[in-house]
Amino acid sequence: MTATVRRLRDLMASLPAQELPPLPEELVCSLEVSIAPDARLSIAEVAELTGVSAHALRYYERIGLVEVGRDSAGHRQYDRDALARVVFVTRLRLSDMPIQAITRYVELVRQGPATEPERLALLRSHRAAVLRRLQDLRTALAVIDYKIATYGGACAP
Amino acid sequence: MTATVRRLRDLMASLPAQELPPLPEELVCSLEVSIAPDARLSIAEVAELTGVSAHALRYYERIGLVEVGRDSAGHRQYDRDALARVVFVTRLRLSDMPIQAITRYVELVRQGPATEPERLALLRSHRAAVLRRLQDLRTALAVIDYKIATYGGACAP
DNA sequence: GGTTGCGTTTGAGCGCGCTCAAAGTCCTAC
DNA sequence: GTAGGACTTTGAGCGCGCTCAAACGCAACC
Repeated sequence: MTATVRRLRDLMASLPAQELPPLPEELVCSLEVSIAPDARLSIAEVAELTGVSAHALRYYERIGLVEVGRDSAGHRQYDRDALARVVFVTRLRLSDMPIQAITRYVELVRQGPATEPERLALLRSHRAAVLRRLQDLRTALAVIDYKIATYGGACAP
Repeated sequence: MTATVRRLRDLMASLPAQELPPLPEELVCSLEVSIAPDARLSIAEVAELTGVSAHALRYYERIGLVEVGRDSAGHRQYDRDALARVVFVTRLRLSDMPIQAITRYVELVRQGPATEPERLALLRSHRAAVLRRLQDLRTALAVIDYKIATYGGACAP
């Protein structure tokens, strides 16, 4: 494991530890900042760093989610931008945003600043979906808690 | 639409409107209570009532999630227990509990009260999974909110 | 007595998001 | 120079949770 990977992985590990109330604010960007602009990572390093399998990383590239350069041997070289993209994608995936929507978003980004309104709309609509999901989960949690609390009670199944 | 279906659907509709803090407590059981013990519903009625497609209802029966009787014509007749089971299953599904785990749970229920500890363990472990999912979603929401708030900022992609 | 409509069964198919297998390339170490 | 290992590509396969198609049954209505 390279020093870069070690450093970044520690950083990654610290990120999800966020407690609910505070917005991560600067931390959202911190990963991209912390890697040198000219650093190049192999697919294995990115996999280890992000927790995304090499298979999945190749898949992401295939479907156009991220563009990755090659070295002289034809091996993938993830630069800072590519890594940031992967991290961003995994974060959206974490919230169950469909790959298709992420692809659309990324496509809009490539088309330049003119598409910002549509990107914003996409994010907002996804945000609403996340809120619905949160609500569903909270309701389900209540049902489960009820079930646990009243175990052996009259309530079916 | 029968009167029973109308009444039950109104009841269903009122259930998910729960705000987060209060536990649904009695409401969890209310659906089962409100249908007459001798009522029998067709698959179409149950589908309309629960929002689960007839296709999915047949699938649930096939994989052993619910047992449903037949009338003289061989058509499914959902009784109170079967309906309660369907509702319970949809609630667990809503929290992304894998069908396999639900099947296991239902199997344990069929085996009698001796399996209550294992059932409880299953629920508790699923509860933990739901909590993790909630945390993930909240983190993702923060990222999305950040992205929306700082749109056009320096943060990639 | 034919048509309409809701139901039945079995088994295949699908969309998603990967995951893996096969066959090959390139670099390094012995 | 050859073995190993990490990588490459292409295309197929998989697990999940349904979803649908085909062929049929029954019952009611015109």
